[in-house]
Amino acid sequence: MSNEYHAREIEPKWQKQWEQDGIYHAARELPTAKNEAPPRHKRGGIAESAEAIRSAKADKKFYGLIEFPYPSGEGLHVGHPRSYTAIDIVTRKQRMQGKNVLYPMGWDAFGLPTENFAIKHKIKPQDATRKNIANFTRQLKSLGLGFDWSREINTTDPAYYKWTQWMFLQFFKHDLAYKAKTLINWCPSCKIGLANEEAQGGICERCGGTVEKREKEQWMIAITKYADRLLSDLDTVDYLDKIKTQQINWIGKSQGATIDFKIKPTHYSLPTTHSNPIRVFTTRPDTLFGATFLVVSPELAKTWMDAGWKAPRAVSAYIKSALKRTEEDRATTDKEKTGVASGIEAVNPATGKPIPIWIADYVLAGYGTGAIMAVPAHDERDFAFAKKFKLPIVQVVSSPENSSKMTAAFTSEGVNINSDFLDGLATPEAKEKMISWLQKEKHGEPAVTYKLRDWVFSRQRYWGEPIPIINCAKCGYVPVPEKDLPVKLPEVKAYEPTDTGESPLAAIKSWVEVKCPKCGAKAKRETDTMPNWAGSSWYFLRYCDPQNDQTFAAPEKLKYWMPVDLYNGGMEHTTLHLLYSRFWYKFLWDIGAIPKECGAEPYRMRRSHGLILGGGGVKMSKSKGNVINPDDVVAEYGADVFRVYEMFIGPFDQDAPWDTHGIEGVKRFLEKVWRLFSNFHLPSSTFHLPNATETLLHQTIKKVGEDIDSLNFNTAVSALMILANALAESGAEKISRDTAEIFLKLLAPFAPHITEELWRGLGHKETIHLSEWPKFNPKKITAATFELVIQVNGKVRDRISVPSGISAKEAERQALASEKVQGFLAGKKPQKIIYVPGRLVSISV
RNA sequence: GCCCGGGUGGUGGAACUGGUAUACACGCAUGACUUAAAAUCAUGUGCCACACGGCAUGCGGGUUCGAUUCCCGCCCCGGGCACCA
Repeated sequence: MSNEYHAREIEPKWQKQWEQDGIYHAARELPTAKNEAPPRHKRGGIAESAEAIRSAKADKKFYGLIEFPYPSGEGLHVGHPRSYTAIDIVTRKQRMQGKNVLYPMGWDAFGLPTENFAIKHKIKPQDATRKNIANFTRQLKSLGLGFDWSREINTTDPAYYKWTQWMFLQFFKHDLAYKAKTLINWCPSCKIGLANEEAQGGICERCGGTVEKREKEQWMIAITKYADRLLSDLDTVDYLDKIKTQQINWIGKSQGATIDFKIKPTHYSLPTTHSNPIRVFTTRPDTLFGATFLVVSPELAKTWMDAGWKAPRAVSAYIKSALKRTEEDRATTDKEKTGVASGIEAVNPATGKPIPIWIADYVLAGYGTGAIMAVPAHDERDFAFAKKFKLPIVQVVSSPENSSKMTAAFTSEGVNINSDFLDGLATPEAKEKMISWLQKEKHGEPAVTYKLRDWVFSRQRYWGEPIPIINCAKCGYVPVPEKDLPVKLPEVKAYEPTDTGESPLAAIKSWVEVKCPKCGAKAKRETDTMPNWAGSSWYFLRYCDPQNDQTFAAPEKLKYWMPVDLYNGGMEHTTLHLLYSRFWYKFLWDIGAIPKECGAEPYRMRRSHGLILGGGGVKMSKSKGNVINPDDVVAEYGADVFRVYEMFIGPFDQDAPWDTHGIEGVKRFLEKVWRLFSNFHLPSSTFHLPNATETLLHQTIKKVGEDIDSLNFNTAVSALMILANALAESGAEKISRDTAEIFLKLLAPFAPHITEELWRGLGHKETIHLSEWPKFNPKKITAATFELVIQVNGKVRDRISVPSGISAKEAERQALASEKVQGFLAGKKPQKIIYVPGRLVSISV
């Protein structure tokens, strides 16, 4: 074996060998006579019989998942391997512990960048995708990641999107997919409609441009019907807290009541169906006595006008201008509130008094009922509005200061005043009493609202799954019969987006014009395509059974593999992909497409990785010229150094800057490992590891194992470095074969190539990656002696070596006997002595 | 504004459940090897001080024998949401 470590020679060799041996293939879930023989290795939880697997399922399988990448033209970013390597390490350890591991990979390949790239270079998106996937595959394979490539999937493959379309039809059949004319987020530069999630803050997530509102007929999916379960089921899964919090906030559940306000009889110029009574939503029904005016959104007021309300000219002008303002405009220029009095009055059901109705754009059309009761004394926005337009302010909850002249709204809870039958009640009781009064008097109902909106599911672009619906003049929206799926994307010459808001597919007559499957009359295909979140909403199910052409995945395979045991991905997908796919899964589970045994949630555990930043802690970008290309790193240092460095770089869930010097340290570490274990010779039996090193060895087995399980990779690498340093210090010739093998096994998940090479050098015929994960001896993790710290008045004054089993009495005696300690006691008598076993003695005088 | 994170040497970072702050690595310095350099190895490296010792985990308080860790009040950085009634 060479004296020097040459990553470039050994890495491709083993990658080829592993692929040939199929060591990363998940074993068959339910072997039958027809199935090919299981892979030839013995370990790895190979299925012996269907029964054995079924009974052992709970602790025998491990499904590790990373977010499958979008194969962009830029190739792999150094951020991708951080996540992939981390879960690679976890799954490798699981495999060595005897689990049947599924760690698959695929491609989320529909999407705008590819389409734009194809348009620019006048090639087909299909070809660009094929090329990008080939490049990504080469890069991933060069990193020695243990993916089961036999299960590779691709969302743009008709055999895959056939099922995406099938699932859409299930949504349609269960009335969860519907078409609605709504104001949508329209990005004028991308020429595409966006979901709310993609247009946060009025900014297009793709191009960063300003989003406009446009009215358009869109396919929508009623994710809001699942809002409550998406919220409450978070209690049943193990997600990072910040992920749960973000989802909870995004779903935004509010409990309160709807209250109906009748229009004052003198104002029946208002069309009755729309506006009488006016229904509002509030979380503070207890403040109803303080509601001094109503405010409706311009959008709602517009529907009144459309229905025939003859609004004063100033009012219609305000509505017109408010509706023109973009979302962003409305959000950022919020310093000064605008609004207009409608000239109409309603009656406060609690006080019986007339209150004016205002129209203002600080009330949102899409939340609650689009109208509010304004309680200026107890709501900041209403307060600002009332001040500006000199509207009455009536305090109904007493504040601690209880000033007669309020300078700000008092929004906390308190005790009711000026509220008739609510007077003297604390807020929670007042709420309850008011709600029951409203119900009794038929003025209102308890109600819950969510910030979550239905999912805008249409995209007016070419490179996506066609929505499998046919529009017939007579029958309406007719689903494409299942036997005709997939509705394949036609090959087109031009797929440039149009400014008309129609998909490029609309221009292909031969494709669009079809017969209605129901009545046979002339009809038209839906030309919108699905968003790129569609294919990724269920890909983890397809991995369980990727070749199946009868169904998206056989129930018994889903039963075996689901749920995903560990799912890692970026924080940026928390309110998008992660929420969508939970919803999608729940729906399929509800309709019985997924077996009940799989559980109501797709992911048992969800973790997130931090970003890899450029030097100085700024984001990597082409324009800054600080982009690190994984290919260059692999060429210079090899895959193992790259992997170990990315794990050592810092806490996995935090951002970390790439340090071109830092990687040198990891390189030195692996070179040290090579020097220790290459040219390995069996030590003479007279040599033994020093006791301290033996202890360290067992501590390291414990530490590395626990750290991998808890995703603390940086400290696991550190522990391995400490052990390597200790072994180097005691001398390579004193290392026993057992010790060498344990060390290599612990390092194997991190650095699979170098450890395989050294392992085989020890004479092994089988791969290290299916060898057995080492166990530590609990008796050996405690050292024979420890350093007892002695504190006087909280300050460390001495350290002495004492035996591990030392008694409290003896420890205190030795502590007091210390010369240094005596010096600090200066003859005074100790008042208090505390002994912390195995740590310290604290003396106070 | 609200909700999450985070703030520790020159740098990335470590520290169990309140118990030796600064592990591991980078960088730097000195030395060995070399004609020289690189690589490697060895030693040192929080700050102040010759030393005894003192001071240090964003800032100010508190609890405790003992606080990076717990409590109260602030400051700064990153992320999410944002007129959500």
